[in-house]
Amino acid sequence: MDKRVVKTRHLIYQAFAAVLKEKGYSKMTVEDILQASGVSRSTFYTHFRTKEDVLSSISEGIFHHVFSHSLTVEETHDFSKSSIFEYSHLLTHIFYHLHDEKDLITAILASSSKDAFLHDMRLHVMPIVERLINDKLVKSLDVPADLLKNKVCEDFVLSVVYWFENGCVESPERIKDYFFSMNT
Amino acid sequence: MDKRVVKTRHLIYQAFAAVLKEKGYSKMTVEDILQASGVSRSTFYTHFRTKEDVLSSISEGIFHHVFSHSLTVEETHDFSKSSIFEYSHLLTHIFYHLHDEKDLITAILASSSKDAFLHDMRLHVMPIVERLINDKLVKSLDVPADLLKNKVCEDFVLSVVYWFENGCVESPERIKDYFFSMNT
DNA sequence: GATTTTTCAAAACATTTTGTTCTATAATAT
DNA sequence: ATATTATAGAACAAAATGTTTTGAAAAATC
Repeated sequence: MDKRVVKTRHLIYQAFAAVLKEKGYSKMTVEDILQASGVSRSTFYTHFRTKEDVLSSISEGIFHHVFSHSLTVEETHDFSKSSIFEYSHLLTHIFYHLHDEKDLITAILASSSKDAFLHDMRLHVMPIVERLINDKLVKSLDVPADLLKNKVCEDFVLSVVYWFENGCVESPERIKDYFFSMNT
Repeated sequence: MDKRVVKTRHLIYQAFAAVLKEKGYSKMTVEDILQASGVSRSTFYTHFRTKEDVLSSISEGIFHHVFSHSLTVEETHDFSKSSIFEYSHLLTHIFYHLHDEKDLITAILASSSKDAFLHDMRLHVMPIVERLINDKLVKSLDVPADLLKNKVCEDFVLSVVYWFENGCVESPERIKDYFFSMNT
């Protein structure tokens, strides 16, 4: 990709994060992002349609980073060997990666962009949840399959939100244990 | 309260619901609500500051109706007699009341106002969740108390969302069973 | 390293949306 | 009956969004 494009988008991401911390998400305007980034109005609109679009792009960047390794696991996934230990390791890994983005994620979760961010998180976690259920590594319940999937997914999200909203004081391994406590 | 105030607010609520179904929440403007309600601009702003304010007011109305009975139960709550049967009845009752607002809630859950609505729902469910936990009527887990509360609360929300997003085909009793399945 | 293409800034501008203020009128409460 | 309050309507200010054009600079390509 063109170096200028990379630079511009990065400037906008940085500005988004700065404005987010300064005045929150709901009060943030495109104008604020322009001021903070130094990017011109016309340029902004060639890259993004709205601030929601910027958030979505940032979320995608975070989750691509966080969940990219789970794809590798998926490719080499040996169903005859699937175990709680394997998934335990994968989830711990994911929590470590989330922690890499501690400042940004903390700011997002404290803002009104929280819900959109968590929506994207669910989309990325869902494939892993489906594998956990298929491999019977979470307790099956007497509820519809869709509801079970959403519940396990939400337990992951709740664990992450709890973790970040309490300053990430606990270890990734501990958060992984919380998740499994809710599902075994 | 002045009859005119009641009438105006009702017109705005009706218009909100109509516009919600027609063009969704995120694209809805105050102007749309004015058109659909016939209420004048100046009058709207004497009652509400934003469309979010309207939604919040509508949510409050729904939840006040739905959860009003739980207050009665709370007042007469005899801790020596608290039982799973008592709460089972209370929750079933709540699900019945939610079903009374089927059309409106279905429209809200299908829109981008979903998250704000569910946020309000959690606030109203939380007191009941806290009583369930205090009375040891949900399975205790090896996780922090705050996380457990949020998990039980979210199981309630997930049950409701599942119910409505599948057309409310199941009975309130069945949804109550799903909730307890996730917590016993 | 020359040329071709793409991106960017800047400014101007149209449009939309928001939010306020005023006055006359009508409905309501007392 | 009278005083109070809510509303409509219009006019308006301000803020925010979104588009278009032009020339210069940067990057990609050959």
